[in-house]
Amino acid sequence: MEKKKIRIKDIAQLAGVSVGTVDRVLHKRGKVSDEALQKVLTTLHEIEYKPNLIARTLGSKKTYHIAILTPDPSLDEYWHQSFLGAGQAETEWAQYDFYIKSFFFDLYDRNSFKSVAQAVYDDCPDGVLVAPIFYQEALPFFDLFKEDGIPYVLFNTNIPEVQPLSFIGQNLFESGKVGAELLHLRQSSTGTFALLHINEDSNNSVHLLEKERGFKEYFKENKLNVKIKILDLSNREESSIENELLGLLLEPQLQGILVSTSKGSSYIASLLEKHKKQDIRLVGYDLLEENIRYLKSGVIDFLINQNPKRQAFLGISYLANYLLLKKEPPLTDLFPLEIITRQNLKSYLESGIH
Amino acid sequence: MEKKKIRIKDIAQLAGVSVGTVDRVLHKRGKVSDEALQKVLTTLHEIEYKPNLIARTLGSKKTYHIAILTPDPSLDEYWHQSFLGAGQAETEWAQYDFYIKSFFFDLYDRNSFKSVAQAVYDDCPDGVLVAPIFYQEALPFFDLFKEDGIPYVLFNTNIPEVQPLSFIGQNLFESGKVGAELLHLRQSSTGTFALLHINEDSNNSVHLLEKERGFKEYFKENKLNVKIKILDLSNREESSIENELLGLLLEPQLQGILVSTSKGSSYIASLLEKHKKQDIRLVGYDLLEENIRYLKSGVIDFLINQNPKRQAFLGISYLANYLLLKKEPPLTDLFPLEIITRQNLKSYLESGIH
DNA sequence: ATTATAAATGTGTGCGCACACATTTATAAT
DNA sequence: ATTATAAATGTGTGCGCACACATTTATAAT
Repeated sequence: MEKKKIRIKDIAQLAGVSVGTVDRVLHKRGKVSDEALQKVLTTLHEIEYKPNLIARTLGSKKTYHIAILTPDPSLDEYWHQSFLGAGQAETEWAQYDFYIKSFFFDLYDRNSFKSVAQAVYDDCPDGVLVAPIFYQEALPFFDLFKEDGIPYVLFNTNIPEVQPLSFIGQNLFESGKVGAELLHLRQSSTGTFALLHINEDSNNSVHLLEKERGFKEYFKENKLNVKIKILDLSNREESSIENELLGLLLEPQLQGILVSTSKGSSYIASLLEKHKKQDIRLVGYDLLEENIRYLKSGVIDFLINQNPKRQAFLGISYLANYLLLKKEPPLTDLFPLEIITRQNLKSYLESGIH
Repeated sequence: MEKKKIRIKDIAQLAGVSVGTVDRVLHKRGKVSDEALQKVLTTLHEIEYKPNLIARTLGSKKTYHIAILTPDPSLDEYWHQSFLGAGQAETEWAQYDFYIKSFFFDLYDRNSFKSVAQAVYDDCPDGVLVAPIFYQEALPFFDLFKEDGIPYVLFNTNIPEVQPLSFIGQNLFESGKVGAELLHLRQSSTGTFALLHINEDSNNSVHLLEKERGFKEYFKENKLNVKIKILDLSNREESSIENELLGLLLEPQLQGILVSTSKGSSYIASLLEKHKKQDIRLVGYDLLEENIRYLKSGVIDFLINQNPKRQAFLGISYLANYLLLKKEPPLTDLFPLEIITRQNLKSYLESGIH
């Protein structure tokens, strides 16, 4: 049962070389003849060598610095949650000499992203976890990181073409479908179903379009002959939003509204409440304080949880595992689309990071 | 930022003794004079010594044996999933010299539990993860383990009075409430709502009663004047179940059915399909193959996921962390009550252990 | 053939601890 | 006072690796 441990020493013996040579091969430090390289690689493969992580970290006095680049958490609850996740990861990895340094940019200012990203680069971290909100501004930095061989993990927003070590997030298309499903829920095959984009920052429009695609797809796929209303209320005055909503309420048989941004749903909820339209189903995103309040009071019916906390937590873990153990994370880790209701809310709030 | 590391050697120097003495104090091996003991304890406290866990595990050549005691997974899909979780945990902890030995008992045979539990005890494991399905039979074994100082973690079924190191599972009362909520979903405040217990083994009736309590509580709490039907179809012939169900279908405005056991819902689904009653909402438990099939085809509307895989996985992790690092797990870890629908199913199936 | 130089290979030490074992000191028995 | 014995204290080694550094071997320049 107990498999014998194979040490570097054993590998060396099997391959007929010294431990120094094996070490050079393992760490790709070069200065190894082709012949020796082949021998070592072969036995390494044959024997399925797994380094002892414990010994490795003890033997190396190396410390790792991971930078995390996200919107400023002090101004945004969603990003505050991801900040908490990173903190949790830090306490877990501190024992292996990992240090996490946070860099925050202004969610609404592309230039701030540029300068802060530059600061990250100048800091020479061993790995980077970043939420690349600004596509254009982000691109050149990944070139820099790649050049220097610094691994980077993306979360929240994906940019596949920069080939990150891993992307952590959700499938937004399917997220839109789930949103539509929750509005529909088999109860009525007629009426109007609305999707509202309320976006303070213009930069994640790609996000919202994906959700929109999924939203439409749901009704199409299920051959539901309903009326679909898509309203983009980005960068509008509150009064203007209210007017639009009042217009929407005049729709024949308005069944429900999905709000695609986490911050938007509570405002819509307040309007529904104000106009005594609580029988319209409302679905939003994420466990923000206000959202939770409206979920509890029944104005919001469902929340879809994106779990920003766990996204950041896992991002750090993936980087740490990669740096320490050369363990490759999955190319993309798409989180389950968690459905939160009044009744299961508590079980989510009380359950740490799941 | 980077705090200086204090080694045993430093403690010894500060206290004016040898490292051997410090070691004896740290591990309470005795053979230390009162005077030396005090000196060491004082400096230990002053300096807030934290042992380097990496070095500790490397220095000790100890191997750990964890026993897992569950129903036989080859006969039951639910338990098979928890078995997979344990396996996953094993590969993760193998590098720290952990060995997991599985002991399976017959889910329907109390005596088999007794004899297998005895086998676990005789095996002298360093820690035990157990699903204590049989309350009466389980009690004496926990006395034994406690006597020997062997830590045990419970999952699936809790027995608080044996004071386990940790319990991992779900809040079944709230689970019942979620079930009721999903049947109801604000759509109708009249009609009949049914809860079906279809239990092949009589031993988890406590489970089912908890869910039943939650089920009733939901309607009471929300002051819904509906008719509630509770049917216990445990240990019945299939034809007898069918008859009962046909009777239920005659109820005025039957809105939906919650089946409290993971295996029961697919049978009810087949009956609803057979009798062309697919407009009745059906909610069940867990991502069993059959359940997934009926969820996809729309006969089952919601599944509540208990995540047996992750339960076992975490159970092992808690034990390993405790044994290796003396890290205390939470007393109870109640998983979120995950709601699975047709649309978010895929995101759950594809997302490893979350 | 001889030397300088680069390439390849091998050796030794320390990371912080656990634990076996050696050594010293106190205590009891004669 | 001397010895036996127990109690207390101290020392040395290894866990598996990383990494600096020493040594050997191949290659090029004269």
